[in-house]
Amino acid sequence: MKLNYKINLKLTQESGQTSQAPWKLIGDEYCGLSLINEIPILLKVSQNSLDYLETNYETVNNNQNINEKMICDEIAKIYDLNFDLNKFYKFLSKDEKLKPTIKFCNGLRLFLGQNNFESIISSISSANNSIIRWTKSIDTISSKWGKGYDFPSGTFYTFPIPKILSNVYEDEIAESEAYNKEMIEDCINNLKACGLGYRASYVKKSSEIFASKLNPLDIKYMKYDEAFETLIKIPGVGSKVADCILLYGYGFMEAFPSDIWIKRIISHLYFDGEDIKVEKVREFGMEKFKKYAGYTQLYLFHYARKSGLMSKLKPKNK
DNA sequence: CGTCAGGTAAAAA
DNA sequence: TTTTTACCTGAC
Repeated sequence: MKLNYKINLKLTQESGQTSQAPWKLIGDEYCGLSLINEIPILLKVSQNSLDYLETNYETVNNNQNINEKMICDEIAKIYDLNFDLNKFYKFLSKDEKLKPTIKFCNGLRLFLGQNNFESIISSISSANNSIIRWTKSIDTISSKWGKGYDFPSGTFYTFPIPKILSNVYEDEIAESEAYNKEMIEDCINNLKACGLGYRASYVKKSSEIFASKLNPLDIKYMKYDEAFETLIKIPGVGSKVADCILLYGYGFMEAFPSDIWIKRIISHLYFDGEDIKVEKVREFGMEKFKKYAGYTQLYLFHYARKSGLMSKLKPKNK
């Protein structure tokens, strides 16, 4: 099937958005598991031209209760295909500081998480961490405690639901005590063994909250402010992680995730290099870019990476 | 071997 | 209230 939308798939996949790990690349197709009406589907996407996507899919045991429209709708949702890029580029063009981002990020779109709980845990895991490490942790969690489905292209796993994850031991000590194991090295069925480091306790505690008193779906129906205030009460979630969850996990376009890099970029572009607080950067971005705040953050970050601005702004030998 | 990675929470000022 | 500091871990 062909989807006629402007997008750069590779750029979008590899842009390191924190709501989910990039899909598995098999040949020239990015493959990701999705549940459509509870039916497990392996979505396969590739592209030869920036003007359209080529999509295909696989089912378990040749399930027939799925049609092409459902697949296209799902792909459109995940890659935010109905967002009007040309209109956004007009917006960027009006600001001389933002204009250069277009040619570096042409076709870059949001890669929206399909599973809210996964987006939350992914973003928590990404804090003060490298992309390669948090994505590996998330993949490990899925393969250990998620549900596996066998497709012709291989086995893919869902991300475990809060109740399951909340019952996983935090580290090898908790696990060894529970099972009275002699060899502590044998304890690999715990969160810390997934390479989460000190974030393991955040994942454990937040899973317990989402397993008991807060449904991840509730966040979706809140206004931005309420959703933000709710999220920052979760262990391991500060303002940056909360905004990543809201933007990349739920599609709150007005969020402006502000981290050290966005701070450096905004400071360089709009405040003459002055050392401004991250909180102020966040307010500035939301106020100035409004409904385009999220996309602008995404574009600024990639522009900085690709244009060499990032290495220029990086403080040397401290 | 130190340093660093798209921060957060807890301690200290 | 605002500013430091410790923190898992594996790649470089």
